[in-house]
Amino acid sequence: MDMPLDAKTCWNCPIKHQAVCSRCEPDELTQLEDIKYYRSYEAGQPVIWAGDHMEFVASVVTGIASLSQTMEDGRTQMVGLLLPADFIGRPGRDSAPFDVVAVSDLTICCFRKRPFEGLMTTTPRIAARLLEMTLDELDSAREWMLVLGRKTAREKIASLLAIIARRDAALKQLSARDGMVFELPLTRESMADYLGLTLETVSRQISALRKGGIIELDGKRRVVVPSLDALLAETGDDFDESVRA
Amino acid sequence: MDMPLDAKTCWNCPIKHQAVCSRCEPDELTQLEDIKYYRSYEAGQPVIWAGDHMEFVASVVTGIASLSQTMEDGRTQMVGLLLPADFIGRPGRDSAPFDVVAVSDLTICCFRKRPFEGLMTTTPRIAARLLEMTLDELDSAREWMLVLGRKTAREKIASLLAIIARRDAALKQLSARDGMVFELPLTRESMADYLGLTLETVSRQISALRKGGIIELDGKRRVVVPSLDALLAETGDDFDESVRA
DNA sequence: CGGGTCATTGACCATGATCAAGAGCTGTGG
DNA sequence: CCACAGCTCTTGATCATGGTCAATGACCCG
Repeated sequence: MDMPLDAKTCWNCPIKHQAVCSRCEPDELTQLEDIKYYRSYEAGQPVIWAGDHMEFVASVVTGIASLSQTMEDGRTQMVGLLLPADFIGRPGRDSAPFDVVAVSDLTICCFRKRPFEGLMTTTPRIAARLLEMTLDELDSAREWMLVLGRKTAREKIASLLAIIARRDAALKQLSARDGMVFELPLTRESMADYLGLTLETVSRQISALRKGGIIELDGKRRVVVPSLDALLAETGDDFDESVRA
Repeated sequence: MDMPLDAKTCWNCPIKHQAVCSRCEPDELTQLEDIKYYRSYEAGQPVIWAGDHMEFVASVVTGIASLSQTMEDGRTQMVGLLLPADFIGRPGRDSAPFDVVAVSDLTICCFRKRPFEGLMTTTPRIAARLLEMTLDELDSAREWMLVLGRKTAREKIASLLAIIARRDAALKQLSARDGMVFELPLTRESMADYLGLTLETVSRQISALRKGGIIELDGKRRVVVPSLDALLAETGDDFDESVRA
């Protein structure tokens, strides 16, 4: 759960090239060092409940968290997956709009909110990077709305697999390719919550893709993609668009 | 289609208190005046196609536009409704990610992209306001994901009506209340595209709400809400949450 | 009056939800 | 070392919600 000591400085931070602080000059990083602290969570633990008062904003350093909403009767919808470098919280707002839950073991780098808001006004690099990240998030959220509103169960599963495959390839500094293997970071239930399906439908559609030769399974979580084109064809997306993304 | 002449200055602009320029000082507005121009569109006309090169960013001044995505086979999903003061385009990106279409007659205030990007770096007020607006948009998009992923057709319709009712009340500087009347700015088909339904289902559910006494219809587009609580109860949302929003 | 657009309604069907049983895996304790 | 509890996941049977196809209605404007 603890990171090695040398990872606890901005200098050695694994997300220093992508996070909200990635544009900072050394002296700005020093200022950030003064107001930051790390927190770790085990898989399944809540990080924030919707409505909670937030005394910090944070970056995901390692692990995955989910952003989700739950209705009174228990229906829940995941509205975002937070991966390393993603930002949690928002300057200028006091309470959290959504639940944040650690999906895997998770470490986040927290900045005390008031001082961070101060830095935002004095350090345009931070504000500019946050704007850029927020605009990207907004585009992703809108792309996901097409998945939720218009795709079939099979297309939804294929879309999720394609996204995880691409992200995983990027993380390993490789390009996604035929024969690639990756691990599903989510349970069937989390996938269902992300896709607006039930866990039974998720299970059935994964079996269907396996029977159709689109994917192979090694255990419940390890996925092999014999043909990336075949998988992308199942997403329902325009082919050019998928490759471009 | 043309605005009265006196509306074409920032000083008399109807959205000067909400738009991306709302925090600007007079001299900053003068700089914006130099790089801005208006465009008008009739209901139904396209403003931008996904993939188009964008030489401007813009604010909606009057009217409504939709932001949407279409799949090869014609399925389309609206991913946002752009109301007066909402921002179109993004600094730092060249091509449009989604289609923008005028839903009603529409006037937008365009800023040439390059000079606007320059102003963003020299005028922190603009960048700060854009960040705030973008964070709000992101929250709304995520709230809508719950509607798309988890609500029933009836709840979706009730949610849309509740949103339009609230927005309409806000526009008229009133609070939403029992007996209120408003106009639907969307066709049944646009509502379907927004809600991830077919137009037949939209029509049926509106009829069902009418038969259930939740709403009354005056023609196809004018809606009366006898009891706001009754409407909110149909959205499936937590009551407190709905009132708070 | 006729043509066009937008909306409503009906009949039928398919997709995915629900309910239920059981398989596979892991960790714990006798 | 095995038995069992507690998971997650799979699969089957049935049902309901919303989609599809089709006909008709309401309204507007030439």
